Amino acid sequence: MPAEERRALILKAATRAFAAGGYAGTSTDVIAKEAGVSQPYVVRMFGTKLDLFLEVYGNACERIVAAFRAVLEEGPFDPTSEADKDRMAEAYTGLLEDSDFLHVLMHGFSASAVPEIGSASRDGMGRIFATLRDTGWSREEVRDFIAYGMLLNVLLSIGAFDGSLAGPNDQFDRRLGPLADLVRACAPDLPDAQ
Amino acid sequence: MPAEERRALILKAATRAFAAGGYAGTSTDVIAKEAGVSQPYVVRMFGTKLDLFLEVYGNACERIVAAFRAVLEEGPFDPTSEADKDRMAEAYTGLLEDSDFLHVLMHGFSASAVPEIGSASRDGMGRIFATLRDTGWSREEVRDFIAYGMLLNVLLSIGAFDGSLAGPNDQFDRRLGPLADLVRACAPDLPDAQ
DNA sequence: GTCTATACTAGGATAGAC
DNA sequence: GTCTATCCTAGTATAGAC
Repeated sequence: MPAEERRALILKAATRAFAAGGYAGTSTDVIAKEAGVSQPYVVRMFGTKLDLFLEVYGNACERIVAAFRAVLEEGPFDPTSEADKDRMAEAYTGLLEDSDFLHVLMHGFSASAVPEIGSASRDGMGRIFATLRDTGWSREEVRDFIAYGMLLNVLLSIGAFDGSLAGPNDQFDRRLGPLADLVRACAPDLPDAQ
Repeated sequence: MPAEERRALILKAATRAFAAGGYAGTSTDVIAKEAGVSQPYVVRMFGTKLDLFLEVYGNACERIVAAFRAVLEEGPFDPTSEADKDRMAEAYTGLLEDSDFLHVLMHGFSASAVPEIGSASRDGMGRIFATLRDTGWSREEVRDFIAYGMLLNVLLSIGAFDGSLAGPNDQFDRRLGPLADLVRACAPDLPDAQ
């Protein structure tokens, strides 16, 4: 297999693995197993685990920014329009479908004590903010949009959506307790528990 | 030293250490060094690293919930009053001063792939939500309050406030780039950069 | 109640074969 | 381009002394 293709394969595996376990909690070995290659090969190809994480993290930020930018580029965007705001919100909701990137984003945030990851986190968050500013929204509007996004990210991280967005689930309230109410406030379309 | 006092000492050290490094990223050894005891003693006293983390995490949630509850208990709370909302917001801002608990909260969220930590996270978030519901706010109002809190937590995690809330800093914009604008949107009292 | 010594495993990284 | 073998460090946990 050509190196470039293999590289993409490993990056995808690493994204999945880091999304689940975070930076410190994921070994290069599970990444290798996920990709179906040997552990030394992963290290060989990316230098160090940190280098690999930074690349995965950069991709995740890029992907998130791209989702927002796509909305801006698909036509005129009116900052005072509720419909356009909904379009932007849907771009975000779309990311929840393939949620590895959002998980990685959150893991980057919490691994910010590692200096290189901290820099990348601040840079990534700054780029997301700057991109949303291009909507024409005030910085307070952007702040509120991001705030709501961060709540969704956190709920995603703790598994509050697991199995609950897929369809009706009569265990929903029992399983999540008081959290079920918060999840419903965030996802009004959620079918009611039995 | 009596065991109970020593226990509290180690818990405090563990809180500081986990706040910085997270669950997977913090060794029982650095906790021991922080507390000034031997590593085996830490393990001996708490069973496993996971047990210790869960105790630290439980305390953090407890502390956060207590801060909100204190506002409710210090007098009548009017859910329609902006002043009372500010009091609740200030309870949160107070937590930012001694931010270890919030850091630990975030680390618990992102370590939720560990089943016991996931359960504790959902439980903690549920309790925070339930406590804020006791204000009389609608679940949407509570959701928005929490959303804004989560944004602040994330900014705290990535170090966006480091050195910037302490006073004027002419490096502020250069250091944080586009993020500086987001931080200002969140902390309007922040002195302007030179 | 607290330590030292230590067992044991996991994990990142390197060397070198094919 | 990819593997096996291996080194070395770090880290959790246990045993047992004081």
